Amino acid sequence: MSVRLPGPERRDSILNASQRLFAEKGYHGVSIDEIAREVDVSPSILYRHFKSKQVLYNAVLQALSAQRESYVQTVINSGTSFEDVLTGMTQVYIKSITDNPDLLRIELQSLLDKNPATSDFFKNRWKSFTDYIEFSLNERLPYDTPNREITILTAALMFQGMLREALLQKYLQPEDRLVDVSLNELSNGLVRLFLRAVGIEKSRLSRRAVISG
Amino acid sequence: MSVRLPGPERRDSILNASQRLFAEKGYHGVSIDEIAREVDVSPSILYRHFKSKQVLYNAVLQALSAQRESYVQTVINSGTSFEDVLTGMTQVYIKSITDNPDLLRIELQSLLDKNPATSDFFKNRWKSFTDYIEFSLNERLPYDTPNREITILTAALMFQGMLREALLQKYLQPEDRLVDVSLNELSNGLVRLFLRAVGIEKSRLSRRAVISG
DNA sequence: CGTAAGTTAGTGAACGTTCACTTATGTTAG
DNA sequence: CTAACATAAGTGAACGTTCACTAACTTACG
Repeated sequence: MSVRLPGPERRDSILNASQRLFAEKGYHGVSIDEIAREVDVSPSILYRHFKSKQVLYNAVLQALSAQRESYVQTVINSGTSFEDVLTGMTQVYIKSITDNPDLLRIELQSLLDKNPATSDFFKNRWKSFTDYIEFSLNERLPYDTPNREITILTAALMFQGMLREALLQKYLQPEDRLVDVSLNELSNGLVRLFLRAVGIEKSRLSRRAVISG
Repeated sequence: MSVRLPGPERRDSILNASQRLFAEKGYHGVSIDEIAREVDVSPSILYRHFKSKQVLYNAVLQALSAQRESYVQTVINSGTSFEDVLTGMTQVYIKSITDNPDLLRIELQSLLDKNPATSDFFKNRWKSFTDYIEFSLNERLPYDTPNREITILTAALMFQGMLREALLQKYLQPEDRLVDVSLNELSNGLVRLFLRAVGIEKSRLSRRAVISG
């Protein structure tokens, strides 16, 4: 018999193992038996805590969402310049993926999933980012900017895309050409390019972007 | 009994159905029986043409790779300006996804797949893009550009990321905020932003970017 | 002792795959 | 022209395994 744990702890241990396995192989690629083996418990225990495989999967997503906390909101509320907030948000996102690369894989999987509950998970992860960028650019871009509205929309998209791409390369294709570039360099480079794209010069006075750890 | 087809035609009909289903639900999400039902043939027929499910899946990827042709190379060889080639490549990529959105889903799935043969499929789809961008920027950026090497690397990444993101939003999250923006606008907007990011002004003389169809 | 955590031993269905067999078609000899 | 044959296309049932899931029983602990 396996070590006997109080309910909530067992539940957490199941969630942890499930997260790892689902991230690695996707929903259909993982069986209940495999998770149970990983947790070192019999399969029926999983049904004591989650009434079906789908419910377990949803619980994994929900746990990830909750864990995300209000980091982004905190950065925004810190009230510094657009450049600094952008850098801060980028670092928050990078850090969350660095701490838990499973997030990146599950984010992609939820993007491919038709299940609305699942793809909502993906949308919410990015909404505050793009909302902030659109809002800020709307305030900062001169009104006579050509293609103003679409530039704003596109810029938010660009930021989201380039940031995710950088992390994909680093964490999902690690043998690639970016091996020698640190995430710090990458992050700073991306923000620098992005600011130039939208016509904002990064002030030399703002603190350098450095990720702790 | 179903309509009797010559070998190669049956093989193609299997590949077509498989591509659609694999794109929609992923490798583990589709069963041999389901494909057979779609093709209107008994499951064992699939094993006459492909010796296993995995071999069938690989054949789907290979067919997609071949179909891609040398569009990109053609655009590059047309020998116009960097801006025009970039616009051309963007349109080629957008068109390939527009013609066959399955490509986008399978590209993402192959990114998540640990199988090396599969993830190579993904890499090759983008290599000529990023190679061209890195090569061109290396020729065009002044040697005293600050952070020169990393800017070049990051820029190529940025282009790839923002382009894929645009298509993800359009095809995988169609109810989103980009519904009112045409792919043409999106594409032009992205290229415009990208050129500004790397410090290249799009010449007003170059032909407008328009996707036919 | 009661309850909650865990096990054992299953269920039927679906999985990928194979097998022995049947049917259609194209070629060729009488 | 057709009967005979070879070959290729297709069938359907069954294989062993794994799937998600359940019921009945046992054990540990406050």
